[in-house]
Amino acid sequence: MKYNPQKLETKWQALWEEQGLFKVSEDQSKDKYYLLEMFPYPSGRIHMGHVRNYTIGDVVARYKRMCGKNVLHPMGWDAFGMPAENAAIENNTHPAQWTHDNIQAMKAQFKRMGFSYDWNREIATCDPEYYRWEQLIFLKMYEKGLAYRKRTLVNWCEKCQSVLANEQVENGCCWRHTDNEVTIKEMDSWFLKITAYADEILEYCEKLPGWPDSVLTMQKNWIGKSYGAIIRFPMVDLDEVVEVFTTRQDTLFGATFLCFAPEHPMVKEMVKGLPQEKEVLGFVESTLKMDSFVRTAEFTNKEGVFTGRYCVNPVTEEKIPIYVANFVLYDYGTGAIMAVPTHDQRDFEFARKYGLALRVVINPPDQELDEKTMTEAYVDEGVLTNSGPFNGQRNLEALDGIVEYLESKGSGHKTTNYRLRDWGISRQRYWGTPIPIIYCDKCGAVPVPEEDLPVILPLDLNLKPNGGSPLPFEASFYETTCPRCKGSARRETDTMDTFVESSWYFDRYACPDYNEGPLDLKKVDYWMPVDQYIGGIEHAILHLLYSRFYTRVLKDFSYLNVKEPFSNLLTQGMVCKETQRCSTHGYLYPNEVKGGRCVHCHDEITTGNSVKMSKSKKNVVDPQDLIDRYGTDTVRMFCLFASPPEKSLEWSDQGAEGSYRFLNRVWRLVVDHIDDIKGVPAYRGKETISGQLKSLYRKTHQTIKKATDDIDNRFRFNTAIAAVMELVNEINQYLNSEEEKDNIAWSVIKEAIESAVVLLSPVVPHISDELWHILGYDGVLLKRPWPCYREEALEVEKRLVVVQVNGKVRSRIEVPASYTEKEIESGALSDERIQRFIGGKPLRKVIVVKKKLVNIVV
RNA sequence: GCGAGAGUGGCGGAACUGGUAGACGCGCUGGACUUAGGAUCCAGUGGGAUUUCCUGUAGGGGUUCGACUCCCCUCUCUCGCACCA
Repeated sequence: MKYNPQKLETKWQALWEEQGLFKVSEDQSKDKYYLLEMFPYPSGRIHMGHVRNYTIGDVVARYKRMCGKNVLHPMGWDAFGMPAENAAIENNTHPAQWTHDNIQAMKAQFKRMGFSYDWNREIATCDPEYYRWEQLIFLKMYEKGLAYRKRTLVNWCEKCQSVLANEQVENGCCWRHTDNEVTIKEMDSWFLKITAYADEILEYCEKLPGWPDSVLTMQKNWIGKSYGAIIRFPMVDLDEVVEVFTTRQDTLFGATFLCFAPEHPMVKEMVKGLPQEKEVLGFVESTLKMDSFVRTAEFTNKEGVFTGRYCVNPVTEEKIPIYVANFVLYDYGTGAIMAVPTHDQRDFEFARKYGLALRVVINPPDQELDEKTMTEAYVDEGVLTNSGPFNGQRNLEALDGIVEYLESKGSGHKTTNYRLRDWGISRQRYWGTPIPIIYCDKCGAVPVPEEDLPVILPLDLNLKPNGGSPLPFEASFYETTCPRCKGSARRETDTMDTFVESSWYFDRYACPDYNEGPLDLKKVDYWMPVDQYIGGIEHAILHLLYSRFYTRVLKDFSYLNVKEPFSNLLTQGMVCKETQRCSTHGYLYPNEVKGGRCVHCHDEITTGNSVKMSKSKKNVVDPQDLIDRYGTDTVRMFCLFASPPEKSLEWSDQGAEGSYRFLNRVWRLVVDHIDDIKGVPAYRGKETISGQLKSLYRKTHQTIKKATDDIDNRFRFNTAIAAVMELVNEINQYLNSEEEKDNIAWSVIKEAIESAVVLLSPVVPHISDELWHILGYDGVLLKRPWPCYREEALEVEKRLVVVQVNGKVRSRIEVPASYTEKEIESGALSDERIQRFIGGKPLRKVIVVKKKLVNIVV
């Protein structure tokens, strides 16, 4: 009987489906184990990057089920953003049809991979029912002031008809259209007030022991809480007050000018009609074209321009000039800073460049600074000087006193500031939940009444060739009447960021058919929080932070009873591959490249760095080729064996052959010896055994112990698989040995083989179930309990102890396991080789490590 | 630039709290079987000397009886940086 993966995989997939194996069980007598995996991409192309991610989730789900946990293992849906629209345009199919087809294709592919996905619980985020509840939640947030509308400035590419993130702007141009200059556009956008929850989210970072520290650190830094003060600087000749945020109010007496961010709306107002107006506006325009992180980088020249206006330092009552500067960020603090050139390096460079005043207000403990001769800012601690009533105090101790002084004068107050900004959710895309707001000339922004929800996307419409949203051009969609005054009105044509949808899909999975509200509290209470969440490390900040925020909002609305969505988090590393690019056709799929040339135009391609596999960069590998060649079990096993999950992996299919060979070896192990092992019971530790047979018995139980530990505690599938490989090697070695095999021997072999099959079953479910069947058992392994090791099987009689002299390994001695440290020490000292290395020199120290190692220092 | 990770043979990786560096697999070399190819099996495989010695975990320094592991500096790569999702 030969191993025929394709045939047996088809057979078992059908059997599993027939038995309803992956239907969610809500038998509450079992421990729950709610497992999710992030974001399958229904873009018609599942690549190796995804396969690895889903396989990790699937193996954990199968393992937990065998351990008696109640598993819910659905998968989220990625958004149907630009790629969906582009593909719809390319294929000339309607997005809805296209999405439907791709979901079907993806399901088929998941089934082929043997994933225990719960098919009854699919939720596509384009589902009108999902829209209904998401819109309801949005309106509730609007009512409570957690959703609001604000005018913002954004990078806009005419050719894409869309907004660009800072990193998508290269040299002032769009990354897709490198010839197209990005323009700055004013836009009304909707925001969710994540900052209202910043403190809670930050505080709970300490209460998530099941999360990786790296992710929590990134989130804490992202929130970036700092304490400081808002200080009010009245303007000269204008009835305005400039507010600045600072964490260094101790240096206020040295503030000799103010700087505004170029984006700041007050800039335009204050220069109106002044001789400086033209120069200032020109500077603002050219600065905004730069990337914000290039603009604010240390190596970038600090540049600015005088606005012609002055304001008053509230403590010194001096008139100080106002500048616009490139290094000031509009999004942080108030968008304007007070500049203290003597104690901030950026301000120092700026002041020297434009000949502005400096005043030392902090002296180091042992010297007095002179602003005329300083060559750099003094940024360390010291004693205040030139600071009126605060002279002589240590600067850090004066922080609170200065704020109180400002408060008493009405010139400022204490505050905390966050780096975190509110979450802008408006998108000018077709595919996303419509924002349920109607604009009326008389009544303003009016929420869509609850009974009119959901607002759904029109299906019959003309797509835009450039990929922009068609909604603003579809009168049938935007023309409506005002719910209040019944006059004619216009619907919001922006849709929500698809991160909104992915912020609560895991809750909805617990009750996908519930139609009396967003969530069925009873069911959600049972399943939430998610015990084990698995997703790529790229989501460490945005998705995982948004989900935590949304969970808190839902709890405050009493849709939920948990504060945190995910108890345990595994962030797996990216699967990377080099990119290939042609100057005319952009990024290319691997099959669009032949012999280093583009198949469309035969131009030479350029090869980029190895980066994460993604649709947009086209550096993807189709798993189907490997599946056709070796079967899915081999593919599953190979991508788990290649590296530990949290590490990123440079993709290469060299070595897939090895996994296939191993599965063949296991297959032959069972099939070739089935007659001998079928007649005997598996060994249970009763009969006395010795020698090689005993060590095989020990190896079996060591393997169970190691594989269980690797999967359960560490998700180390690669070492778990390696352990089973070692066991298989030892079984084969024993079978090839001269030793005579009686019934007891065969029963020990049987136990070893059966253990290997069961331990492998989460990783390679098809072949394992088939072998289990050949071994004479009915049913599937998923319904059997995970094996336990027997403690007494692990006992050893002899131990190998390493002997070092001065930290270098010089000998190995075998000692009885019962030896004490003293006995091991004298054993080591009497070893012939060790005597030679000691060479009669006096012993300085002897270190004995419990049953493992002796280090002799001479 | 900022934040978070990572760097170990020809390759993927192992070494769990400091204690035999290179488990397991790929590749390679030699052998067995075979008309031949494939498959399979056996042996070897960090580098250098060539007899049990020296050297080696990105580079440099430190702590320690002992460092891939801890500390400091440098380099390289990956992820994220808020409208790709």
